[in-house]
Amino acid sequence: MGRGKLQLKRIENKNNRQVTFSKRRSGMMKKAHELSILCDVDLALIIFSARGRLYEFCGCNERRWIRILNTFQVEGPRIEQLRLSELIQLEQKLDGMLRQTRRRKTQLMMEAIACLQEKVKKLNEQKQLMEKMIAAAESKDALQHEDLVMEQAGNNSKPPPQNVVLQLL
Amino acid sequence: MGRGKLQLKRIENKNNRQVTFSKRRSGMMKKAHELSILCDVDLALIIFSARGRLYEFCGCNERRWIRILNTFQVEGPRIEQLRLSELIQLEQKLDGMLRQTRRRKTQLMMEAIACLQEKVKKLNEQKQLMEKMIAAAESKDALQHEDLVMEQAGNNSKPPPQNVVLQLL
DNA sequence: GTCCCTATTTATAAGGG
DNA sequence: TCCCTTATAAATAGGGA
Repeated sequence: MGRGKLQLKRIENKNNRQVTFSKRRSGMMKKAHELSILCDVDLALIIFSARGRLYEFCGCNERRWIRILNTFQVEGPRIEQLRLSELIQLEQKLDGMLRQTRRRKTQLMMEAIACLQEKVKKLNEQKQLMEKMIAAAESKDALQHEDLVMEQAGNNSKPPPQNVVLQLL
Repeated sequence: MGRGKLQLKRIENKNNRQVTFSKRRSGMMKKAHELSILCDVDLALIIFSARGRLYEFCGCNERRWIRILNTFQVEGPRIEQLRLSELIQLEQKLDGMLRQTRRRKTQLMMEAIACLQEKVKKLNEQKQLMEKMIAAAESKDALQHEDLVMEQAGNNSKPPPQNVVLQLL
């Protein structure tokens, strides 16, 4: 595109290269954004500028990063190809992420456990309370309608009290 | 581009959406490739198709993946935002990668150590050999040029034999 | 899905400030 | 470096097979 036709090879003029980088980078970012909206897909575009260690980034949330991580073993770095210094760097990175992940996981699980314990406790209290109520109601029925109690015994007395309580909640 | 002007919103017609996805995806891949060549930069373009778990990928080698990993803490998933099931998945992924990395690191280090030990052994052998040669040469000099030996004593005798040997190799 | 075609819209190379 | 302009090269929507 543009005034001249483009050869697919490294642009040697430093200034032109920088200008082209800037233009095409923003062009790609725009297209990436359009694609994600138009077609409703997840995508990531990551560009490292040649000098410096700046990078660009587009359209990724937490979930997408996980998916990107999942591409690692398929298309990602073949560990065998890395040098020792790179392995050490990678190890530190992974170790840090893993620690962070485990800390958060532990935290969530502890919260979930505490929450469930609380629920169990409350339910047990309610259960005991209702068992008493049922027992009271039955003894009352026994006094006022002895005949009915005899008829419905198969329905009301068979299921253990817990079930009655649970169904009520 | 094309016959009609495009609205930046999800394409509702499923067929059109799929066609557009396919066209634009290949267009972006091409542009990504061009950018990496023309401007000599590292970049990654990762696209997840809406259905299925297919992904596309472009222009990343081992080194680039490491750089991508490095963007994690800056722009990557905020661990705090993930759900328990995602954390577990992430943990397994990281754990596997970390094991693999450490295994390879250990392997490389062991190789390096063995290699260096070998070198040290050889050097020590050479050192001992040359110490003997030097000792022999000195005693020979002492017999033939007692005066010269006396003059050069400050230069030749001061440095310990090891240094002499190391400089020779 | 894919490939081809063509009218149009976009992207962008080159150049100047 | 960024912004503007303009001529041109590319990308692509819509449609057909």
